[in-house]
Amino acid sequence: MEYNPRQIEKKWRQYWVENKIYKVNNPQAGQKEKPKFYVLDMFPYPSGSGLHVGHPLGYIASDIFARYKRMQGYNVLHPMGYDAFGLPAEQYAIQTGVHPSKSTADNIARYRQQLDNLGFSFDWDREVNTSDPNYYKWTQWIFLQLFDHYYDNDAKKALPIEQLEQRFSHEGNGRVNAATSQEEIFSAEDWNDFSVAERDAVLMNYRLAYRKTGYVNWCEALGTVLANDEVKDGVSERGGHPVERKAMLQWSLRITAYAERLLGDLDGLEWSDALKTMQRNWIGRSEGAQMFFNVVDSEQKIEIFTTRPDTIFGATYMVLAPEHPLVDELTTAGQREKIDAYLKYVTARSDRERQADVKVVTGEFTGAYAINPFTNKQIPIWIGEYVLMDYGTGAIMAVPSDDERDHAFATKFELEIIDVIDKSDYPGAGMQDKLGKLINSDFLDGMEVPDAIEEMLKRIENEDLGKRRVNYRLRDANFSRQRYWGEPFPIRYDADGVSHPLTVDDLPLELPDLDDFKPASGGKSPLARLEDWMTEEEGYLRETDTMPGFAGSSWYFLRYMDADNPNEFAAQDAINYWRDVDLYVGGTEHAVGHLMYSRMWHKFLYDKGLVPTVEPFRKLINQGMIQGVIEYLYLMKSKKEGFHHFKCSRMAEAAGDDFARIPIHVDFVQEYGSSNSHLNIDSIKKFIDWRPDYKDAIFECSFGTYHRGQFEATKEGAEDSRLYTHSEVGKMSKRYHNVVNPDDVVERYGSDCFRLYEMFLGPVEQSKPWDTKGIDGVSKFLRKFWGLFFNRDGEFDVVEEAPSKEELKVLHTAIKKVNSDIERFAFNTCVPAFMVATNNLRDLKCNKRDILIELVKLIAPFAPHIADELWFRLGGMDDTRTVQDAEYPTHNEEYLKEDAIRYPIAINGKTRHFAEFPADASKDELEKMALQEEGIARWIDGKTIRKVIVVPNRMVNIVVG
RNA sequence: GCGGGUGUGGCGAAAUUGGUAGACGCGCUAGACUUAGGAUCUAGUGCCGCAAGGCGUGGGGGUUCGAGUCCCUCCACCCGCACCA
Repeated sequence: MEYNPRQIEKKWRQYWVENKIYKVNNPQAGQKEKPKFYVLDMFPYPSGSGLHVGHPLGYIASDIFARYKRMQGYNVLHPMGYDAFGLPAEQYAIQTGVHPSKSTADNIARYRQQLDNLGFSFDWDREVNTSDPNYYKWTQWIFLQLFDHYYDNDAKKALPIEQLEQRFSHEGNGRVNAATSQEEIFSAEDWNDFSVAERDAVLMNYRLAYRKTGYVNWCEALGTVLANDEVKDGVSERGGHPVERKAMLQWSLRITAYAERLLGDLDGLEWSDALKTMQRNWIGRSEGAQMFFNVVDSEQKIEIFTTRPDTIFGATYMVLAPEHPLVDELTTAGQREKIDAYLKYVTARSDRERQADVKVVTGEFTGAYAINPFTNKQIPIWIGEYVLMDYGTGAIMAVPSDDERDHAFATKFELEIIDVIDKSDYPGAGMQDKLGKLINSDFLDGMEVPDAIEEMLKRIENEDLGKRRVNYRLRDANFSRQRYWGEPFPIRYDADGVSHPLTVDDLPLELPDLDDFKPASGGKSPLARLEDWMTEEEGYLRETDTMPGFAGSSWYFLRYMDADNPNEFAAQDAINYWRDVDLYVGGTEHAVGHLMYSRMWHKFLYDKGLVPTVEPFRKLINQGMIQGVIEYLYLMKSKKEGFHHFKCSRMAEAAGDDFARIPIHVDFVQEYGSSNSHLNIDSIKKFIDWRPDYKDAIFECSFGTYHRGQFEATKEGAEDSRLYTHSEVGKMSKRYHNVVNPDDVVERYGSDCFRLYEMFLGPVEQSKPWDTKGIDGVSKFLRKFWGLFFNRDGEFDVVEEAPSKEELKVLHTAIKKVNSDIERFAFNTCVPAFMVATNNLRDLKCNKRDILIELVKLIAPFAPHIADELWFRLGGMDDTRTVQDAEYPTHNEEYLKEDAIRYPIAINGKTRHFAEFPADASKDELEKMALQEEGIARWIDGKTIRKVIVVPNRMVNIVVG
């Protein structure tokens, strides 16, 4: 019988489903517990373009590992679900009117079909969908828990907010050491006198989920708030309208409370160094001093943070962020006009814009002066956009001699520069290098920088000018989105604006139905248009914002442990059994977002005693991206008479900014011109067929013009005119028209082949362009493998005969290699191990059951369909329903022993000869035999043998001189 | 700029602790079987050279009997962060 993957794969997939082969059970009380292993994939966002060949790379690797662990006797949790809330579905709804729940459900159905097509061993009974009310009920519940807790820095954990209220009523907040944005100190009496609204405002400054004024990208023209992704070069990506920063009341998560733990616990994780570094940089811990500068003729003090307190004698001015609350008060009448103009300029600039041109130095003098606490000199207070409101305190002491940005600023505005660090002992040291000797600094003179920093910190604390402080780059996470397709907040506000949480019994607060998904006036969430829904009895108003995408994905790995539980987010028994994710596989794009938020939520739940582990993901593998080839057509951007005006050009001309790069379909290039070459004028017509949005464009070639179906030649030989295309390797995405659907590959080669091929391409962590060049080799291998079990007439022909030593050696070599490679996640090298074994057994004409049945087990995690087909034909084993129930083979070193070893003999390190010596020969014997080999005579004759190095089982090296 | 990573045949890549560089596959060459081949099989295939031999893991230098692997230095590319006080 021919190997027919289409037939057998369908059959076995059906068999697996019907017999619930991959169902995983949580242990029942009193039942003997198998050791657990949790293999998790980052769940996908079900996008409209479906799964492409890049998605399965990680899924295949994790599936192999899950199957391998299962065959080793572990109870393996290997679930899958969908991160189903998100912006694309909402945008699609605005454009087409299709309800996000409908399009999401359709996409999920399609994803499911595509996933099923690849033979994964997911337990679909545990499927999770973040947009399902039964799921987001618990997302809302966790949010309420965060709302009801604060972070106590002394206890180093989250504690109930009631405890804080108790303390406030007994002792005020002076001695409370908590993560907070509360600045004012109050006494117990104050607290007890506060109104409900005042108390609420104070508590908000402590809650882990809290509301504060935050800034959003506001686009007036579109009447909507934009995500960072939707803003490009300071204007909206759609339409190119101006975008500005707008203050809005937003929910936030106090992730900064966990900064220290998020940083510290990184050490114990088996993550790549690259990823850990990314997280460390994101958290951005720096040590320094928090200080206060007095303002001349004012009660106000300016709070700053500095990592270089040693340079304070060089602090000749101060800079506040334009948004700093003191700016208005400090500005003098004389400077008012200039400051206002500057502020106007700044608000017109988006975050991105401000970050994009960092080289431009801008600022304005407030007219006010502060006093340098150590020199007692008056120093001017400026504002400047290079100081960011949300980093540190939003104000700095500027030391132009030892900070490049301060230096640039001082130079531009002609401010005083005093050198305070002598770096002459450290040639090549830069301004920020913390190296050198202090000068012009009074009592610090002559000290080395690190000592000076320490000395200064002591003085600052002793003289009560400030204190040591650790600062983080990490910011609290904005948790509000002015969107429809997300989890509604289980919060309502009373007439005073005080937040009231819903009770668990009220959950889930379901997302109401809607038919118009455009934002409500003022950029509010579309939900704000549902007045009935928004307005509650007794004058309560519901929150109309929804939660961001990362809400649902921050805890989904826990839901899989007990996916259908209606009473808890997951039962404690289940959580204590599964504990944490042993292996997490996913892309680097979530390195700081999802992975940071999940870790925070997990730590919070740990503080509450709801999960037993400090970290959720023990080991993490980042699969590389499978890229596609992107074909671009280069067209001139300018418009003529309102039409797109294209000049057909050569590469050199196309390099400028005036040219648009329009991604076009790979097939288009293949049909009408090859990649990296030119397209002829026929292709312009084809291009218009394919992109009707360019039908009115003007195409100007060197010998004529093509416009609206007319070609007007100005010279002979117009057919030769050309367009320039260029190809690049990049992301596989709908917008680049280069998506390769795995279904097509599976249809042609089978999913076993697809799985093996994706692994064979190279290390999982590595990114690589999709290329089907080598897939025939894998397909050929599977046919050869199949052929081991069949005779020339195509009949199944396996014999019960004792295997030979050679056959056993081939088998056990493969078993050893595959086992060790799986353990180190080197699936790419497992495939060649199968190929070598197959080729060798073919040469040996081996069709013995004892050998082949082991090989079937060995390949089962990689190619589960063919493995089950052959397992069944071999008669399997009595108590197995599938090869997946069999025990994974382990090798026996006995079979790998050799009688003789072929030694390379090198002269001066260069291999010159080979000789077979007995495997058990001693070093001395090897040396003697090697020197007697005829083949090396010509290399050592007439030379002195200085040394002979013998490495048993490896090689012999003769050093001559 | 800072941080992380990668660099090996025509191509994807292997080489787990310093010990035969290029496993395995693609491609290519020749041959066999074929009406035919985009099927299958056999042999060959790092580069230069008729050969002996020489040269080869981004460039240069070093340690070592021996370096793709360790150290120094330079270069190129990719990813992440980026006015972080």
